[in-house]
Amino acid sequence: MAAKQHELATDLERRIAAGEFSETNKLPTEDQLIEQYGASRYCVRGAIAVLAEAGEVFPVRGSGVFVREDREGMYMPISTSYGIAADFPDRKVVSMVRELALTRTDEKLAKRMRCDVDAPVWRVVRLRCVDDLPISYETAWYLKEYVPFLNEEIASGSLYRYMREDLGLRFGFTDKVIHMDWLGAEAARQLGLEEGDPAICIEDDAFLSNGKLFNASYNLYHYKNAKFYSMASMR
Amino acid sequence: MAAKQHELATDLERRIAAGEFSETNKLPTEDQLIEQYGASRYCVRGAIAVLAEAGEVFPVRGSGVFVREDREGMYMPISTSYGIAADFPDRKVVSMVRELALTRTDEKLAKRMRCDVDAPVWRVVRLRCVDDLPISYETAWYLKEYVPFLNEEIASGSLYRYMREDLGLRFGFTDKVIHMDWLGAEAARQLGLEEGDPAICIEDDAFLSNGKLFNASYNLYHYKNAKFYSMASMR
DNA sequence: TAGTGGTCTAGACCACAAA
DNA sequence: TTGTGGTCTAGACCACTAT
Repeated sequence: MAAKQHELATDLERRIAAGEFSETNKLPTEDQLIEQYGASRYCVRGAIAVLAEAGEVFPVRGSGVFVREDREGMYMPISTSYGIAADFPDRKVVSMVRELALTRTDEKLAKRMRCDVDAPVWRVVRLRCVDDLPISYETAWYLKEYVPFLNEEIASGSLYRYMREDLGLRFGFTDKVIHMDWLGAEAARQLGLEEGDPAICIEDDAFLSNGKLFNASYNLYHYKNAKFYSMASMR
Repeated sequence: MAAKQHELATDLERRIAAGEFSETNKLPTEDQLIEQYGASRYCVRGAIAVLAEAGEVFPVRGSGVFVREDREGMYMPISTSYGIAADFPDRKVVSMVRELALTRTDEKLAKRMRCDVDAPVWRVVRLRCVDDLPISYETAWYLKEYVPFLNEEIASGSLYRYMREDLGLRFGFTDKVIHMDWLGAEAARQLGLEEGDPAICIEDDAFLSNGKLFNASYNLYHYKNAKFYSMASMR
């Protein structure tokens, strides 16, 4: 059972997508939404905050809550993401598993993953494509403590959906570090590029809602096919 | 006069930095903070939300609000930023103005900036350095409508501080698009790299709190010296 | 079971935009 | 001046953690 704010947010999203507010480009006022949904102002404002954080609307004090223009083109969100599959619900997302093994952490990985050396981890290497374009070559580790079982079929789909819906994991937050890197021979071959080509690299540490790290990954992005966006409030 | 939540957030930040909670790595409970600051729960939770968004703490239901480990090294926030100067308060940030001219928007720029063609804009090209390392080569446009005056002295410092404190502009949000690009001759020369070297490129559109775009920029980052981080909640 | 953060309500006043 | 979103208070109950 989702929280009421999120239900409102989802419904407002639907109404925006349906073009209900396209004439004025404005949402109903908070008081009207309170009326419409029989909810408190706290809930209504929570829902608006969700949409604002997603960059779909922006509230202007004294004036109203405005719907923002659509972003054209294929961009990946750099901040919150529930996996690439969720980012492109309308596109064909394919993950090709290149490696899947249950191994143990060496010293360096254990340090990064805040766990003991020799802790069991799944190592998953995947080539990820959207609409048949190679997007990223991803090397990820999942602590077996939190992900007891994994197979190629699951890894071919959305691992995040599996962890959330089937394993019942609750996600908390992620840390990302973004920098430039160069492709090795194997990554280049997989992405259809040349060894030594540049790539945007994102190192991602993902934590559960209890603050425990469960997943670390190293992602090399295709310099042509992958673009990112980030929206942020400046208050 | 800042909002009460932000005052609390600032004070909590100070206490965290002073190591007051380093033993348990936990903030006082919400009830204790209500007591300590004589504030309502709304304020206290608002302050915690500010710190959580900045990645400094993470709240765990039923358990407490935990202080997160420090990030080591020099990283730039990819999401919210009040300018590079604010990102590195303890470092020597220098902006070298390479161009500063009052010009007019051509068709393409006008479209990007959602303004009329031939609208007056300041064009500012700067090389930005942190601790004497070249970080980025930035081409930025500021609509004269919102920034009536600019000179080299101001552009050498923090333009954002100037706009906020001296011009009284209130910032709303930014859109960023991140992708790979290659350095032209001039950008390479300025950054001390070779023409054709790769660079992370961030195109940034900045809006006032009334939703009007006032600043667009095109930023090429030094592939060695610039690293970014992004922290995000996954709820 | 006790303690802690998450959600929700009801109501008040303030700051700002637009007429 | 009116209407809008922003901040704040007081109080209630729920969901989860830790013991």
